[in-house]
Amino acid sequence: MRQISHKIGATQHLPSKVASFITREIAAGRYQPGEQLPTEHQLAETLGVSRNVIREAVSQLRADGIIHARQGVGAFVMEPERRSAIRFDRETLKTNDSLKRLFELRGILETEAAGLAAARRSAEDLKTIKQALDRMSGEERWQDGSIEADLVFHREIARATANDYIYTFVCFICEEIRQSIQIARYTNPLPELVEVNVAEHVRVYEALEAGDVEAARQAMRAHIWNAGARIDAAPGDAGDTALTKQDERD
Amino acid sequence: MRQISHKIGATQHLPSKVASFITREIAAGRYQPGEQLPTEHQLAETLGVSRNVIREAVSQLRADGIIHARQGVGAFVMEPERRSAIRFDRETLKTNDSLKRLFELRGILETEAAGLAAARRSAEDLKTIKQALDRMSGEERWQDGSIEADLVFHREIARATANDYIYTFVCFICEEIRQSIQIARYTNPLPELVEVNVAEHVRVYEALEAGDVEAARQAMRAHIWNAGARIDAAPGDAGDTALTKQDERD
DNA sequence: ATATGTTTGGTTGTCCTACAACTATACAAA
DNA sequence: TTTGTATAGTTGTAGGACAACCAAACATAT
Repeated sequence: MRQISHKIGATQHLPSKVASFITREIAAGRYQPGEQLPTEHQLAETLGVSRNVIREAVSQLRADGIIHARQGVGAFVMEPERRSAIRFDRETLKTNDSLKRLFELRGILETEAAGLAAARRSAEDLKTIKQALDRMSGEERWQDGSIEADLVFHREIARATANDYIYTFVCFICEEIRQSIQIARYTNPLPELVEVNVAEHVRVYEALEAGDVEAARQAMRAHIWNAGARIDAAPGDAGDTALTKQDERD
Repeated sequence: MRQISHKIGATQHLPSKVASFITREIAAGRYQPGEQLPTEHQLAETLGVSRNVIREAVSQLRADGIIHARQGVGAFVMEPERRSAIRFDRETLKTNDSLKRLFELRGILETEAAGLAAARRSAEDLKTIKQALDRMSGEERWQDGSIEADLVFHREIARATANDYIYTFVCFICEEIRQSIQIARYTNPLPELVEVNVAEHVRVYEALEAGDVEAARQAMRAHIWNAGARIDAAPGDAGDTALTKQDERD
């Protein structure tokens, strides 16, 4: 066994728990933008941890642009629009509704990424993508290896755009997808939910191989749209199916 | 005066400098994925800071998914594809070439965001966007208020998509743009480089008002493409004009 | 010989105290 | 009114101490 599969709700690392707590307090409006946070001593006493733990948490919040600490004065909440990092709260944002919005973003990004990749992909890019495709078809469709190959497939297409920003964003979204898959398998081990559709991937690959920009875009859009549509089948925690009416022209 | 304009190259906060240092060491391949970092004691001694500083830095790197610390064992470098946060190194990634790639991503995202916004925008959304537009036209075109209104305009369109993920991503990119504008004005105070084109914004707004999805997409794409094209006029630091040949069909 | 329990050294996690650097405010003096 | 100064409070950094934990070597029993 390569890995011990870190327990899903591990109870460790105080600083990250504190950081998550303060972040949620801010998100809930408990502290408004511009407002001053309690001092580190007060936070330490209130939460029953040492000041070191508070400092590690505060350090992270500052790095993310969530708060702004001024020596000799205090720490202040920043406007949420001015964050300098993107990070999603894993345990909070994994309802079905939220996942569908994530897939909408994913569709936008990867559709255009596929188009760019069709125009710019090198021979090596194509080979790497093909390898991932082969690994996907080789294994059982809901096996770990197949899911991993699926993610590699999407990432390598993003890499073929020769745009590191696009690659970074797609990698990040893939990582979120991986997390939500892990949660989905944990709560509901039905394999259909994470089944990999090989045929759709083949269609994307053939378009990339042919250098057909428009075909690559359409194949990728259809693929991600289908994957997103399957989310409804899964029993998420929130029952808010309201208003997910999309407009799918183009 | 509302703000003291934080000095651009401030020499403060050791933990963030340490975090940036280690991040760059990893990015440079000095430490490979899976490899173990030096112990916190060694890092503290090597860099000449206390272990507390190291711990704050390590805490941030772990939160970003750059390293993975195991109690009793050590800290290990993770694969760059598995990062759990997006953060760009401000001082490293601000060449003209890099900015053009950022604008390519921005164009993809905001083009589709404008399309979604045209279909979904509420009356209030439209009003907020119009306010930003008015502030833009009211002031001098390279004034601070005009630039700020420009960013608000783009952010509010993203908000009108009713997709918080899209909104978060667009906010993040806007923040990067703001930083690069600040740098650009610092090194080269020519106002033309950050000039705001009101006419293009008006065209986007009118499409949103009319609910014309296709017109909104085209107007936004043209706008961002023009803004990106202006980057070449600015004297970036790196002289790598090599190979910026993009394929701009559509 | 294999399996199991134990020791040992090393690493991260947390706590504590102390002091330096810095700031806003109040107060005193010109 | 302005300017300088003292003061209390806050964040930044340092260093030591111990707890929690782990891997590997070692010892013991079956």
